[in-house]
Amino acid sequence: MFLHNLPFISIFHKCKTIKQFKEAHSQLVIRGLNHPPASLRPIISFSALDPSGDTNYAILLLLFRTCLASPVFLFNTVIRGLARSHGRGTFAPSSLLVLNRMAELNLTPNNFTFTFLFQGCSNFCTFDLGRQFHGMLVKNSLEMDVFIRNSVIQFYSVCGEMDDARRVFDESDEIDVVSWNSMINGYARNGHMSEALDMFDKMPKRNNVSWNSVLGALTKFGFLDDAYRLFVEMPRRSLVSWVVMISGCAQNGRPKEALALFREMLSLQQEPNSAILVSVLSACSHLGALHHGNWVYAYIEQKHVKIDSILSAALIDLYAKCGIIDLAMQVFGSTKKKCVSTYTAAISGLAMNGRSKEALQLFEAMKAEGISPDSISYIAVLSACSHEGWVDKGFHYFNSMSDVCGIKPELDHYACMVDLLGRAGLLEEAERFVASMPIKPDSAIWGALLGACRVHGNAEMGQRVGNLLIHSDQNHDGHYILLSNIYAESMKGEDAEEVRKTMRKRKVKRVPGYSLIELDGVVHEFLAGDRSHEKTGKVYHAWDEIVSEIKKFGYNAETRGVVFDVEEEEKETLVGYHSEKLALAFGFMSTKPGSLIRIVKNIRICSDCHSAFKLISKVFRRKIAVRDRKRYHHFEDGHCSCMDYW
DNA sequence: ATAGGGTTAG
Repeated sequence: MFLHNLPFISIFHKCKTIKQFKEAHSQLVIRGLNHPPASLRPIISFSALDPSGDTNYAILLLLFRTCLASPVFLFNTVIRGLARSHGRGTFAPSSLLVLNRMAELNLTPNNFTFTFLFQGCSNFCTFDLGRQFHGMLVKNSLEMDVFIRNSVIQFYSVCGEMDDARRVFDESDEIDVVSWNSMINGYARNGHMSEALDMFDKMPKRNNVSWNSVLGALTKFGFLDDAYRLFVEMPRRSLVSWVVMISGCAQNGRPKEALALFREMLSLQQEPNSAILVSVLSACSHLGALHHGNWVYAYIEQKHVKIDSILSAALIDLYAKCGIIDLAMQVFGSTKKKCVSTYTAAISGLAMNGRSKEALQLFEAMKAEGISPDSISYIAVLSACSHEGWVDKGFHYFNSMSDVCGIKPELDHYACMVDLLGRAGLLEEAERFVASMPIKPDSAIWGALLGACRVHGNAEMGQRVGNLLIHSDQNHDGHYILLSNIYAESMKGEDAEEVRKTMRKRKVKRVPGYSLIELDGVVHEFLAGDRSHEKTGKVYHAWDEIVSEIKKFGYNAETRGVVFDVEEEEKETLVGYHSEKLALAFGFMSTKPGSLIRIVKNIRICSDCHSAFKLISKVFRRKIAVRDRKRYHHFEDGHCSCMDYW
């Protein structure tokens, strides 16, 4: 490079990376060229703003080489850089350093300076610092333009100080649509829905952002029906609106609606982005809707959508949750850039499908790759141990969490351990484990223990834990049912009925057990004793035929847990017509002999269904895959992949 | 230069 022939500013002209900038800069220094500080402007801006930049370098140059032309602009640039992500952790001290230097040089911060300062305070939630800046503004009686004012409102909203945000809003005579939207967002973000809606009603002119903010708040808090009404009413739906609506449904237990919206979106020629595809895949996973999922996968390939590590995790989860673990692992293998989520999806998929040994091997492989496990990957590992009854291994991993990885176990991890001990029949140890917890056990922990009490028939502990639970967490239907079953199974029919009565008296909403089966791209749903399906007569007939066949091979209906009196309409929900049995019968009459049947269930499979399905798989030579709340049961030739441990 | 969405793995 003929540096001496070039004007100083052009030296940086061709630089594209921070490395090249630094190289060029060092050339300047090495050759001792007497360059004016103004020539450093390009490298300061680049270091401050480019994602690959180096804010510390920018500060260094700025602090020691100042006296530049139009310097306030450059100071603002550096603060703007600090306010963005790569200033993380050092925003407060660095911005103060820069401000001090400005003061030394007698430079006055302007509107831009403050806008960026508040942006930084919002991004890093440095409340005290932001307050100080606000004080500086007032003290210097700096004229607040609409940009600063909105950044102050934004700052207070993010910090959860809505009263302060409101004061700034109310005291201004110049308010624009952004100010209104910032207030609405702030209220919504902090859970004050009625205030958000009130402002939405009052604002003089709404734009897309206003509508989407309210929409987002409604779906975030689970008011999906209201959200949908708003969605229909909206003057214009942007891509953001679709993302909010579809991910809202997918995350709030409305997967069917998510799929319906997705179809509507496509029919309107609106192109989905990858966030939507991930949500849709997640909805398919929940439903076990393999046809839909396959269609989405085909769409992704046809449109050449980039399969990043998140989209890949969603695909792996889809196939794992549809019981096709080999295909899930194929997707895993073909994913170039894997992140901890990609691995975790594969680990839990393997464990869910009865291949826990490989799950743990994959966990080790991930660590060997240099990818650090996070708290969710530990959940996957602990539940793998739990599926197999590997108590020692479970404790090994549980201890290594904090010892090796520095991850503090949370309630979910403790719940896994209680589940692990409880299912292995170590009920006393499980109870002692709960007693030794450093954090207060929640109802999920006690629920895990209660579940184990039922499985192992420990009536004494079951009653104790169950009564504690229905007292402390009164709206959870499952606890009443478990406790009542525990009573019933220890021949205490009256106590069982009493629990049911309490449940009715408290108007606890019962979420029914259901089973889903997908046929030709349509997801069919069955409840226990359900008679709403259009082919219901044939379905019941088909099941009765199946039963008479397997009875010849020794099937005896188990009636454990149904000895207590139930109301007339509940009688039909007895074990004999559990939802998975109806779904299976429907599958039998609608598919070719010998083909695989896949069923997805929202609660755990009962032991009667389990033994019936084992026999069916042998007698009718059918592979049956049932996904229950916890895991997969792959039935084949009289056996189940869970080895009867679940 | 100010405001909105973001998905995944238990």
